[in-house]
Amino acid sequence: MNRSERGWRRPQSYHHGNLKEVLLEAARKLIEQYGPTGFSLTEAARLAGVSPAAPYRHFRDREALLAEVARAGFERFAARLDMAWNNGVPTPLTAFENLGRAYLAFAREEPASYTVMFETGLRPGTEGETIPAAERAFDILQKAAAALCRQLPESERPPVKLMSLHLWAISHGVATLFAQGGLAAGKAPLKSEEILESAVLIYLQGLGILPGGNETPKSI
Amino acid sequence: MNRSERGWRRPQSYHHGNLKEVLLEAARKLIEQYGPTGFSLTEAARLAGVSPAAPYRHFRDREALLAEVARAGFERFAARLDMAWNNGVPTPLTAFENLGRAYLAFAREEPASYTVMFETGLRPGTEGETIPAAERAFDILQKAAAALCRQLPESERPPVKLMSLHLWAISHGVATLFAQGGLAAGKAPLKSEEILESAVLIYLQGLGILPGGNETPKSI
DNA sequence: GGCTTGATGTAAAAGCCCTTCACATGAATC
DNA sequence: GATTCATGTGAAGGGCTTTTACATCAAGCC
Repeated sequence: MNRSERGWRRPQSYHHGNLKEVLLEAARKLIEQYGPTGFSLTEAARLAGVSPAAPYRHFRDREALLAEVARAGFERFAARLDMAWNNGVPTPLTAFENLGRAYLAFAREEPASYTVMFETGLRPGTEGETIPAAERAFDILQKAAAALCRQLPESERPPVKLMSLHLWAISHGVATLFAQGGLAAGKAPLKSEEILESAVLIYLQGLGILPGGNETPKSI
Repeated sequence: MNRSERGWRRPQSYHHGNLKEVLLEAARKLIEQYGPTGFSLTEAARLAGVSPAAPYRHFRDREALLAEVARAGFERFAARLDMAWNNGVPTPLTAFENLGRAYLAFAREEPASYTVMFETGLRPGTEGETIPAAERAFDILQKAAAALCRQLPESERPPVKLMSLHLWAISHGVATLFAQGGLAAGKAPLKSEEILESAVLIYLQGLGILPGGNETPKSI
């Protein structure tokens, strides 16, 4: 039974007790507000109420903290995609739509995480690293693509891996350009969800997974 | 007739004469090497052989220099896309393929420019600004989309604007994920050009602009 | 030519940030 | 109760950004 489990407020304790998590949260908040360039270790420490040197007990340097923001972000990202996909229930197609919406929702609700996760320029020298949660996230996409493919006769199925890359690229493109405060966020006449959904619709028609490959979709 | 027009090497002149351009070039080089975060005004000045204060005669601050890198980048980007599209000659389809390749080529050859142009987090507070060259670049895409649409009977044509957004998102997604040193640059089994081309192929089949909407493309 | 003027570069300094090092604190263990 | 180890502090070095007063030079004007 530790102290915070009852209402007991620790008065100015020397040791913070939860600094690592608090720093990560502060980092996300600061990045969201000032951009990844504006984020400063010192200010994160200030928000957490500790000295500028304290973060170095938990992260090798500023970049390591950013990398951890990315890693934790991928963790939540994968969990969220998994939840949305829900093993293809009730149908692969509706589950897949949920997946797309979950992707955009994450990018919009955690712009700081998404930015640090995918903007390569921010964490140079991270090229070789492989983040397990990121692999898991992609695997979910791949499982979804495979499930959709199974609706086609075996001879007509596209390579699942390539199909996943396509869908990932579309989702990522829409997320960065239209869902976050991107270049064209205001310029587009539609919500990013509608853009993604219509693009995927057309793409799946092109594969023959959805009917109507030769007509304009009426609903756009 | 100024001095540099003959082979005359200005020895240690007090005034640089071409500082603005040299600083922009240095910035691109540094960003390419160390990422946008690693770029420092002071070091760009060092590369140009001037004092750390000199850049402030040409740019309001560090961010303004980055904004100019982006603006000039869009300028070259638009020029390059325009050249590749070549007014739809010889055929809209082949011209469109050239357009896609030009898009990826730019992202790969000028990664620093592309990053600063599209990574929103790097220049916060730039949301409202409208960059003419960026509009021109998008217009080219839109013209290309319109030309492709014209191959369809009028009643089956999709909304051109939406179609352009789709194509932009796909291109941008592929460029950032697979063409630059992105997350999955090594993971993908194919070159980014092949990924983009196959995705667009399927997408156009979905619209009925290309035949084969209900079969697996054999060539992938 | 000599003077003025404006553009462009310098030097110095203030302020912030990152990072390290020696030291302080306190919770847990023996 | 003493020790130990993780965690936080304070101070300091070095780099970056930005400002300010001053230096240099090209161009125009008499």
